[in-house]
Amino acid sequence: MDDTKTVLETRLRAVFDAVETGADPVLRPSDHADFQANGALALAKRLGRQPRELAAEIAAAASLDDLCETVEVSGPGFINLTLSTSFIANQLSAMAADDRLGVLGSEPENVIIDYSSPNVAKEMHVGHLRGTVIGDALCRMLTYVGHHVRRENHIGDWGTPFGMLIEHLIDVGEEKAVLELSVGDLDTFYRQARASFDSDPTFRDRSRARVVLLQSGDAETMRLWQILVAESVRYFDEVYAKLGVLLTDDDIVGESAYNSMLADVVRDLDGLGLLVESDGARCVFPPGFTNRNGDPLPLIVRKSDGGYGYAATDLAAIRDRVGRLGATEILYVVGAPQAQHFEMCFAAATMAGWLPDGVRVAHVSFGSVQGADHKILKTRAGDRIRLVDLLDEAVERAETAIAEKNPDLDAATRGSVAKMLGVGAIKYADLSTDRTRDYVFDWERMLAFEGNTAPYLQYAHARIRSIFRRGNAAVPDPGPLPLLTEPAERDLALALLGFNDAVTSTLGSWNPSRLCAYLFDLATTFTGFYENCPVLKAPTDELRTSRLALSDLTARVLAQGLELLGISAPDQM
RNA sequence: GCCCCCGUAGCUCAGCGGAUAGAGCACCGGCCUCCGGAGCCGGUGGCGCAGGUUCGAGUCCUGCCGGGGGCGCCA
Repeated sequence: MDDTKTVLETRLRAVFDAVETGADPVLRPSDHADFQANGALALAKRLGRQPRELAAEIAAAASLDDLCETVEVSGPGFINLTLSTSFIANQLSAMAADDRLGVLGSEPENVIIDYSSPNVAKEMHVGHLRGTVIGDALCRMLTYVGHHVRRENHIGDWGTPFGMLIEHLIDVGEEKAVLELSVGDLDTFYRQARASFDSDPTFRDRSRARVVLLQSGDAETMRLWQILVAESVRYFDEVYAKLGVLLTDDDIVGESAYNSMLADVVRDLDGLGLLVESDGARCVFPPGFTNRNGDPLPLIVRKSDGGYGYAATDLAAIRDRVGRLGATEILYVVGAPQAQHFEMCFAAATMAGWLPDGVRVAHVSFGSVQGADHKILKTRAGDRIRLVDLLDEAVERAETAIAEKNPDLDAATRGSVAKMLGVGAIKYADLSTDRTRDYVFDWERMLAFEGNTAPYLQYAHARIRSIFRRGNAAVPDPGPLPLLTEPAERDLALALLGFNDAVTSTLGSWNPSRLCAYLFDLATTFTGFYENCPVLKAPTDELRTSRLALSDLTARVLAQGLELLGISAPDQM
């Protein structure tokens, strides 16, 4: 089907283009009509014409009679467009018949999306939560519009801490260590290793020697390292399953995966004359970056001790993803503090020719999760909160709330619904705030059944499904055009037709909060419809069918929208 | 000290250079012969400060104030 807003925009663009090549109609949703085109104002200014006069000319030339009921020039030169009911009804009917609910496909890109990235032998905490949830939602949407999406979980499975972790593994004993790691007590394991490293000089020496063995590929050391990795990955899988994200073992491409390419990266950079030796380290100095003294800031590729820095790994990844995997777009869903690092990496990779024209790379950064005190979320004891504990508590709280609000629900259903609500609430809280901002974590708010929350949207969906259950009504065929006589019916219809725009604009900014805002608006608009337009008790059969169709389409959009966010929508709750 | 991000209602957040800046929570006042009241209607209340660009600025630019983060061998 053709998208409603796109149809209007295309039609207007042709007329604007005839006046001045490339002129933008600036079509926006409007408070004064269904849409408004603001482009005549700027265009009139450039041409030295009267804005209202030009707007009237454009409105007439566009001949929108088949789409619009009224086209009016208003204010200083806005073109207000009110769609005709028959056009809306036709669009809605096409949307209902469309498996993709009117969401347009995109020219397929080969997208690699790098997200989650926990560290081996370290607990997953709330800091990993946001990136995992946002990255996952973007994967779902990118796939939905037709891109080839490759997920990569760039886990921290290499580097100097592994000397200490392996030595600790030896001290604890393999069996006991595996047991400790398998129950998910990664923090204790890591802390004990750290404590030994800090307090015991002998252990410290052993750790350093072990790092050398690891880097040289010593077989026994590799075997021990592999135990740490395998046990951690098993644990990550549990967390991902609980969280309900797409990531699996197949998506793991840890830092160690690039070890064999690091020497080539250095060789290539050197060959291009981009490497400069500075204090014993080999660095790229991308222009425009300075340190606190105003001196050029280095991207350290090879450390003075001969080891590779993480910049080397990130550069190797870019080179490999573009060169071998044919990525046309690479997204890094990583926290905001690493912004400068990525800017420098992208600059260096561009200098090296590893990011040719036509390949887009972006740091999709996000803000931190804060406690009520506006500091990084911690437990009362001052520890980082484990992600699993957070999820368990959310499900517990959701179950309590459901038991209170719907005591008739059987225990099994209540349990499964509690998981959908609890996990959904946490994910939605992460997704519904502009991703670049820090956000304040608040149990009460995210689990509330009012306001812009997952439970509210899930409830709106369940309530619609219950209409069909209570009324013993079948979902109507998409054939007949809906009747849109009441204002509330028309409002709902227009809201439904905005789904494509919501998904498109979310992907344009990689900001899932756009889709969240849309779904919340749709749900509240439906409530208005539901208050004003009896569905099962509609005055005529024809109207009943029409309203059932509107209700069903709303439920489908809500469920699909939540699905794109990685959130489940139960039929009852 | 330099660089980046952020300052919108009491709180948490939307606002794509366009018309009278919107929600939710909280607070106040209404609504029930209601298909799920987990509701609906109304009210109180706001763009950190000062300049500038523009026909038009919460949005763009400059400075200041406030908060967070980064700034050479951790990732």
